[in-house]
Amino acid sequence: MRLTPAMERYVLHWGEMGARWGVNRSVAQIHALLYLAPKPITAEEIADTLSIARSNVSMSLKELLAWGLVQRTPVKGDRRDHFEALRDNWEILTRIVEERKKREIDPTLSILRACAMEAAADGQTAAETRQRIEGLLEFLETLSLWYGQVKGLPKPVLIGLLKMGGRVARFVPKKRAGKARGAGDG
Amino acid sequence: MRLTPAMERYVLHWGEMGARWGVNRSVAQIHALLYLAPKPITAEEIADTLSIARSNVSMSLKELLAWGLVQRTPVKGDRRDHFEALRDNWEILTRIVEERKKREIDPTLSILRACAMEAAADGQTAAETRQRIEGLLEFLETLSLWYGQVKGLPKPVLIGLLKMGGRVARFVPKKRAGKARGAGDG
DNA sequence: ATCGGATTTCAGTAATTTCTGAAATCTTCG
DNA sequence: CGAAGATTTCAGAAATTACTGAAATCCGAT
Repeated sequence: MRLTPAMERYVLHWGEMGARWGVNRSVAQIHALLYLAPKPITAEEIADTLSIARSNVSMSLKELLAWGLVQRTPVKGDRRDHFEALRDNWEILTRIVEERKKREIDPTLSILRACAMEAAADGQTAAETRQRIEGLLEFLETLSLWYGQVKGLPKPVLIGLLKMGGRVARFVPKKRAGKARGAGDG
Repeated sequence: MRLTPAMERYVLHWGEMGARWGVNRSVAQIHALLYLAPKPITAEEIADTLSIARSNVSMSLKELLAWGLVQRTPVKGDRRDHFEALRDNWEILTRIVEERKKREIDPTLSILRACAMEAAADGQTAAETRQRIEGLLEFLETLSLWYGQVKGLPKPVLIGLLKMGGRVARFVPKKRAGKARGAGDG
């Protein structure tokens, strides 16, 4: 596939962004290419277009499939696999968030729970330190709970909320008098 | 400084997490250590505790200072620099988000604008492709706008919103009949 | 069953990133 | 000013990560 300069710029930048967020450069570039491509393309075409080894494309596609960001699409009259990227930006975002939560946040929560228990029991971890761990655990649990509720809302509602921006603030109930501990205070 | 097993586990895990999000492992470990430490500590103490070179600690601290996640704190009667981490979890989160937006999202928006213009003008980029770029640009601009509004809200309001979870959905105005294009539809 | 193309795997190599130690610089105090 | 300690810089070494090409496997057609 022939890349126009605009496409090339996009693909290179996306590769760079991926690298900064812990995603392999080739994986990100391939994703960018499939995202831009007007129609499904073959692994070999990807390799040629981006000048990377066919085997690298194979492994990278495997990863993108695992993330659910790319799918195989059969093309009639051609027995080679063709690939295309998920197109809906909202869907792309939620897939990535969902996956990273599963792979990174949830395990972190487990570890924090274990650390909190261990620190409480060992009789040698400073009280301050214990509080930090417990506070962070509570904070992440609150965020996690929020995410769990919000992700279930229908897409139009989410988009509505997004478009409301700061105006949602009107609907937050006024806090009653007195000092209350809330998420993130620890 | 002597690490208890719970602290060590925390520090190692945090280093790992950092690595997955594009942050150098040592930087993340140092941040974890300072976050847990009951009082400000010196660079040398960090190097000893984590068994990394003094010079590496120096560079890593520089980076953490640039992120605004750590600060120098003078300790009377000691002319060595002491360091301590920001403690408020909410503040930590917003600093990180703010900084990554500035370093990664904003430049991405610029590049997308440039790509969109170039693609519109070159007469060789497929219409489909042009729409993808424009759609993504619009999507990211919407998110960016939302963030700009929300980050300005007072912390208690933000925490209030967080605790409301999915219940905010009640306040989204009902969409009028007819097909409307919204963020992320492209 | 077997042939031919498509695809995947993986061991070794290449490239990149991270880390170190020596030297340079800065800072404070006498 | 000069010494001693603290800190930073940076070139090269070490470690990690990514990429490649050859070989193995898969898969459909005959």
